[in-house]
Amino acid sequence: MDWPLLIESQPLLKHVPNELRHVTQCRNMTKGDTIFRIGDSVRNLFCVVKGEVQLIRHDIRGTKIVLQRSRSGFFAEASLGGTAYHCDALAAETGVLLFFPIAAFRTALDQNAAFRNVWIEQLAREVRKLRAQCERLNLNGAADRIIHYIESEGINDAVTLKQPRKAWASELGLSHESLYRTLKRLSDQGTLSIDGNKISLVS
Amino acid sequence: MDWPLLIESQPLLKHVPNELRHVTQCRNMTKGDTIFRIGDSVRNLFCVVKGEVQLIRHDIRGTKIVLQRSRSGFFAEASLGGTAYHCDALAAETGVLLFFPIAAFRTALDQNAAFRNVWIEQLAREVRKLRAQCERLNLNGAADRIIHYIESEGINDAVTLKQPRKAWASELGLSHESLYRTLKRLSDQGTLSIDGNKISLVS
DNA sequence: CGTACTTTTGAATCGCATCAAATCTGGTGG
DNA sequence: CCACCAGATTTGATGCGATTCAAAAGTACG
Repeated sequence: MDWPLLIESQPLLKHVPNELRHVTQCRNMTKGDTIFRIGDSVRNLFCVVKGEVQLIRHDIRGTKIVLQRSRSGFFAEASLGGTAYHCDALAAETGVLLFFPIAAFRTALDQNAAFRNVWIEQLAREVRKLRAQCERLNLNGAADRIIHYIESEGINDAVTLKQPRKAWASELGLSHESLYRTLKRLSDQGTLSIDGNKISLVS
Repeated sequence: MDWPLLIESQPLLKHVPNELRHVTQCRNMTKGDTIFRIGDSVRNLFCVVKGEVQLIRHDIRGTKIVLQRSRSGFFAEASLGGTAYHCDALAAETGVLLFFPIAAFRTALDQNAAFRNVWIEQLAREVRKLRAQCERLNLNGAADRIIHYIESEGINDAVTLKQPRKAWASELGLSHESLYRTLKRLSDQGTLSIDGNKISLVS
């Protein structure tokens, strides 16, 4: 996979300085692969280009707990500040992963102010997005979640979906059936206007 | 309110360099106060010490959308990178707020590597926490959410709550009644052991 | 001692998840 | 180009579990 292509998947990659880029590896992962294990010392920072990675922990009873599900972008960013991982990372779906050597990444952040600022902004944006998502998931009705999504992620009370609705449903914490039905209802009652992947609120 | 006291509420405050600390203001807010409005130019970065702030947006129909509810710590961190706010901020509950002049904050991040690293780590921790919370809110059952919380936020399969259960319920996206009932059920069936505010998983 | 808030339990209701099944879609290979 | 397949979309029927409304008991604090 070549770098210009990667950039499309993650705007931040455009700002990675050359020194860091040159030591970054792009590897394929196969469903079931172990990326790292709890206790492993931190050697890389990762970025999902394609596929899905899950951060997992197991409780006393052996139950698997998913701490995070990542389908695009960086995960376990907090490992930048630590020395060992606090959970397991597994490939949940075959795909492609970027490996940033951790020392080189830290050096780049220290010495390159522009890259550092982009990194900080990226983290802040992620925080904003996640806080809005939590707020949304705390809403009871399916309709409320849909409207909240359009309001918080959309532009001018409209969103253009870049993923199938099934995936959107899971982001909203709804079954896809519920999402389809509620969209239809809102559309019928004139609250929403739906045109393919463009969904907008009607006053 | 004096600074040593503030530090308890937010570990990051300990690392604020003196130059920044000296220009930081601590102000009271009263329920209903406007902190900033959408479109206002960014002059301060805020930190909630006490009370509650809500970030709000309004849709075409005039409905109020809560983007974020903050009861402790920084909010709207992304304003560091921008020039104008993208939503309104209101005091939802009387309390205390820290005002960090934005230019001084940026300067501190640029020139003080230690402070900067703490800021980055703080953001990364927040991301980790929020991702886990989203994952948790996507779980269906009340029991699953409780167990996930203990697993992801606790130590050695146990948590010690620092807030009333009612507040915990809202963090879990449950009604408090549901939380009480489910805790009782899990306790009765031997899955959980509950001792005041200490709640632990039993193998 | 009283007030405000949390904790606790009960009963009724409603919405969403789930299971099932049909249709539609894009992409593959023959 | 068409047959075919995997996945997405859509609609229906059912049951469970969480919310909601109500009310009582416990607790902290001035």
